[in-house]
Amino acid sequence: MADARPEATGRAGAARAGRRRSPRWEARLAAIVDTSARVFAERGYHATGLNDLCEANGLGKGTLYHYIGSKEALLAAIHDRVMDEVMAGANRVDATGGSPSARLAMLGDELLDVIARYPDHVWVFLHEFPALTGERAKRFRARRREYEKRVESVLREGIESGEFRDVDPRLTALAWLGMHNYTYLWLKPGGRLSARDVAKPFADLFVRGIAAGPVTAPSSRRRPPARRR
Amino acid sequence: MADARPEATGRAGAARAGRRRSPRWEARLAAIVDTSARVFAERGYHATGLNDLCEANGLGKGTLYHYIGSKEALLAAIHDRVMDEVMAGANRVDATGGSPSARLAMLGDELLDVIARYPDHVWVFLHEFPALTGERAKRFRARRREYEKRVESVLREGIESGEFRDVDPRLTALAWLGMHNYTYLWLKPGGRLSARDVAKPFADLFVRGIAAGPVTAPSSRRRPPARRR
Amino acid sequence: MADARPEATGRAGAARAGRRRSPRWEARLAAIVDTSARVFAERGYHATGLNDLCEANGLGKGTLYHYIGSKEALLAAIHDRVMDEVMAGANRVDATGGSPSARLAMLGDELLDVIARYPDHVWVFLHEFPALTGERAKRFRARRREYEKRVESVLREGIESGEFRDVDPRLTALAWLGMHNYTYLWLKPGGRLSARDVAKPFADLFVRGIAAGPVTAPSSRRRPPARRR
Amino acid sequence: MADARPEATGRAGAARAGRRRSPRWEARLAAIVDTSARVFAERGYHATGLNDLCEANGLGKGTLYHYIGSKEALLAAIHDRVMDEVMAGANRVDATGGSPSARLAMLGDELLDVIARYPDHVWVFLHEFPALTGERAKRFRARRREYEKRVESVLREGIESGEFRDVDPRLTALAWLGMHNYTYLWLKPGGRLSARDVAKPFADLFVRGIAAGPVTAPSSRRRPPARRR
DNA sequence: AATGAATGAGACTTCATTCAT
DNA sequence: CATGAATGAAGTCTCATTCAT
Repeated sequence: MADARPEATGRAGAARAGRRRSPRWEARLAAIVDTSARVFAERGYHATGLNDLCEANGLGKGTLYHYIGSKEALLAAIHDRVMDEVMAGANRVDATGGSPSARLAMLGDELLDVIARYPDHVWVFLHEFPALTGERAKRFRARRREYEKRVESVLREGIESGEFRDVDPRLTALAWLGMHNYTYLWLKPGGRLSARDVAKPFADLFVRGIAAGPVTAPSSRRRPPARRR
Repeated sequence: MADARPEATGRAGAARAGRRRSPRWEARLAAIVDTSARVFAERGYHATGLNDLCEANGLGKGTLYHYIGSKEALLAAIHDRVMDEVMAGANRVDATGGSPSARLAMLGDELLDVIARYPDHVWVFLHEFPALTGERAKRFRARRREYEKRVESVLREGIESGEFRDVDPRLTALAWLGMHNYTYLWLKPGGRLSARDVAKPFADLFVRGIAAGPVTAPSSRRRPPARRR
Repeated sequence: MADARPEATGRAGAARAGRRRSPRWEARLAAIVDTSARVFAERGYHATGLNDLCEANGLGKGTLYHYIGSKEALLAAIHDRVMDEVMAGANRVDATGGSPSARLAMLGDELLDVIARYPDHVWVFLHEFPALTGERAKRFRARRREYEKRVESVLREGIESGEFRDVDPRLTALAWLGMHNYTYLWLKPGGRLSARDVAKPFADLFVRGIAAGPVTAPSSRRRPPARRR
Repeated sequence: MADARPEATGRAGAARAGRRRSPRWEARLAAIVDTSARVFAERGYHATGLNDLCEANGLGKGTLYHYIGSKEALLAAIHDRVMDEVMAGANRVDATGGSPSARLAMLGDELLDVIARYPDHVWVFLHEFPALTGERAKRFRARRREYEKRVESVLREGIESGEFRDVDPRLTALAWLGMHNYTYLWLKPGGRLSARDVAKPFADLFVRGIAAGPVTAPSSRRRPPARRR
């Protein structure tokens, strides 16, 4: 799972401003971020002490701080890890193109994929974001908002093209986000359902829900239900 | 305050042990719970100290403890406040009856109403539940699960009656919950949209999404799907 | 020594803004301040840890903080202790009146008395004031400056009355302050010299040094022009 | 760098052990000492971390340690820098000769010159000497005492020669030192007053203050010394 | 000559809770 | 009913120094 991560993405990480670090250093930090995400997800950010993190990472306090800078910077690094992946997914969707409903479905697919692959990071992301303060909070909100706008855009296009009903794009985007994001509470790797198992019915439901006309959900390409007279 | 209140079941506060308290005492506790919910929502449960709570409530530490028993008991009381209201809403839906889609719509209406009326409590409820431990955590999970089951039931009925497609009831219930619960992040009293403004389009979207047949959104019309000639 | 201290003086102390405390509490704080002054004087402010303070005061960390608020607030309390005494001395001088030279002598007497009675506090005061920050630093500088102005005033009066030569009042005040303050390094209670033993010759030296009168500055002319005939 | 420099005696830095270093090395160390003195003066010795020093000097930790040996050794080097200069001044005074009052004036001139030329070093010297420990503290106290003795000597000579009154030489030396040393708090290069501007009036004041002769000391009301004709 | 990763002890401070008054 | 003094464990973070590279 971890192999494929594009480490080089402009990830902020815990490092102080832009300073370049050795690959070995970056790899160590990445490992710390991942391990810490698990601990935060299990115990909660505030309930997790530095001692817990040190123990989980097998590091002394000094060494840990050498990498993370601060506990909050570590939290921010986890957030960035998630946002990087989510944004990468959105970029793939844009690169692929397709009808609004197809793109919406793909967007869900990508999002749930991230949630399933990084259950701990995402839990932390969706649960502990209020712990971010100052500049970090601002940055986080901006990136989050940016993603929401992308969902909204797809909806707007569908409405303009007549593929979707005339729904409130912002409200509908929030509905879509809630439906998908909320899966972090129960969607686990190795669970009964895979990300794909969930993404498909979610896309069906959602696209049908906003489809224009007396219509059969196009996204799933499911055979039109006969229209028997 | 009447005996019959369903809320009375999960009476809040330090006195889980059936000990009866004077109405004055209960009122004071309720005020403390409400005020504390606000502070928890603003600063987070762990980040809020007993000193903060004392200040916000205008009480000394001893007095506060006299009422709340412990910080976690206070948190549990907030959870119960929310669950009591949510369950009361579900009970009203059952008492009202109607078609599955009508009941699903009404369920959403009631849920969003709670979220809009108790934004602080709900925020705490959805963010800080992992801070509950032991018996309190178990009890919380049970009540939460109970509510989920009621949503699931409505879906099952709709599927059995043919009003809904043959969706996975559990998965669909989770989608519904996510869509509605997630509104706690942006649905605020006095905001652009009221609870009702949101509940209606959400119900439209969702019922269309799971409606059986070549269907025109029946949800809002509530008109019997039938029209079989 | 400690008995005579006018506890009630508008001393800032470590307490949060103006809150009234019980006499027992105030007495305990005063004891902590005095004990801590000794430790700071011995080891230096920064080199003294909270553990050292706890041990010296026979208190746990929590209890210590209950009284002091913060390490820097404790430092400020020590400063205020000194400034209160010094200002009280200056007030007594003003109340007593007399010729500028008499008042200057009395001012030195009072100042050295404080230095001798509170050697630890004064050491801390003169050595660790740069550790004060923000509002506390500002307040400290203001009070210090105020005292300097009072010395300067006496000098100005003496110059105007013709009792003193036409010296630079500010520069001369600084000379006076240096001469007196610097005694904190070696003037100890129980030492060879008492405060009075030092104050008298200092006053002699200084007043002669700035006295007007039929005197030729021997220093610059080098060798009194004798004028013997 | 000539061999004869008196400063070379107390050569600074990590190499107390007579190990000779290359001139380039020595120059680098001197630069580090000067830069660090500034940082210590600004932030305080204890409040300044090795990281601060590294940043200020543009060096890595390892490199810095290569030169300084330890933080305390660096502090000692700053002390030595000051003492070297002060002693050199005292030596020049002795080499010049002259009457006791002339020599006292010149001593003040030299001392204030050092204070004005090395404001940072002197600040550190007068504020942080308690941070020196063990052998270094002993050495520092010895040198300091040695300087005091030289001031005392001049006073004794003046008393013996009848040029000065019969003052307590030790006490008067301490007064002189206090008056001059204390200028480190406000005498800055580029300020209103130069070292010379201060030295002159200080010498006037002090020499008048201890001058023997037919002086009316108004302050003490001491009976005019005979004025025998 | 120079680097910065690594370290554990200890820095200051806040915590939830108890209990004598 | 109500208070706030008392507590020690635990909180987050920085420290001066070493050493392999």
